[in-house]
Amino acid sequence: MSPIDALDARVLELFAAEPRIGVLEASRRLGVARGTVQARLDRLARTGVVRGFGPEIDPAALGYAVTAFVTLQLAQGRGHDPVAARLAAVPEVIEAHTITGSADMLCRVVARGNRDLQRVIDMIVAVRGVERASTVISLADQIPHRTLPLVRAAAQQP
Amino acid sequence: MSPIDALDARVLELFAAEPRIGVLEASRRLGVARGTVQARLDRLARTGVVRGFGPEIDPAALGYAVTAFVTLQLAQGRGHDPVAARLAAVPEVIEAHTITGSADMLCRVVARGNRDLQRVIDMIVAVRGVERASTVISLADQIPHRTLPLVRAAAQQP
DNA sequence: CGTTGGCTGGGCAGGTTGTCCAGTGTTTCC
DNA sequence: GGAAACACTGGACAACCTGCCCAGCCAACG
Repeated sequence: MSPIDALDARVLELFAAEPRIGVLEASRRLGVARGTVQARLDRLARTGVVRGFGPEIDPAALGYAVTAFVTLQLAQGRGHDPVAARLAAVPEVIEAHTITGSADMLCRVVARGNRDLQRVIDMIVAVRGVERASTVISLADQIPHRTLPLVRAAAQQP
Repeated sequence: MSPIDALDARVLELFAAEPRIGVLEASRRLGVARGTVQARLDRLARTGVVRGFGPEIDPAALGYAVTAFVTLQLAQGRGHDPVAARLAAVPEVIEAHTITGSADMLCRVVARGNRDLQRVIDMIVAVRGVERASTVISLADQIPHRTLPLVRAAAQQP
């Protein structure tokens, strides 16, 4: 069976839409007892489905208008972790994965503009263990990061 | 000057670390008046720096253990938006960008496993306007999505 | 058939929120 | 130089919510 049910999905949906409402108001809107909402939230947090309720920050609003994806080829035989650790020192590197395929890592980076992006890329290629970098710029965020459809899908699983 | 200052950064950092503390406790920890924290949060929300406080959902905990990046080549002359709209109908497509370079779009997708990933990719290539898809799988999330370093950097700007 | 687990509806004390206010220091602009 | 605008402080208030507890009920499970 799925790790969540329909009520979990409704709870998550509601809190995604209006995070500030609080448990009591949520229970009213969902037509269940307050304790139930509280119990569901506790469980969702305990099982790791919801990682937290931290503020979602928009890099663009901070002045980082450009998003780019950088694929890296690394020097062989030295492992990925040390490179990742050094990449983590660059604030503009917002995310990094090791990947399959001909490249070794995929990073998401932001910059204040295209000129600034050059600076960020220079910092990345200067990292020891990085052999080459190939960059594509995001022109439009056609589907902004979302997880609600997943929640709905998971809730309908047997 | 930067859109945020050092106090904004401290507020964001605190709420990122402990989202449940509330305005009053935050003001105590930061050593400022409650109204100040409230005003800062209001402004950060108004200017779009903080998009919201929604629950952060972990697809892995929902059973979607595999993350992959799919680059798409689209049929020419029909635009990106209709394709994006149809991709949005696939719950497993968590994010999509139009990009520079030889491909046209980059999608982040999740799946329950490698076999399930095949199903998701089939759904994507079945989308009208998608000519080819090339997939790389994320082996490890070396740097999980983060924005705090950016906040700190932005706060130090003149 | 008894047990377990989840939901309901309720009650309680304590803390927090939203919203005022006056006072003060700083910056900006005539 | 002075006035206005702005942000922060410290304090107050009522209303509300949270965390926590409880008893009772129901369904599923062994």
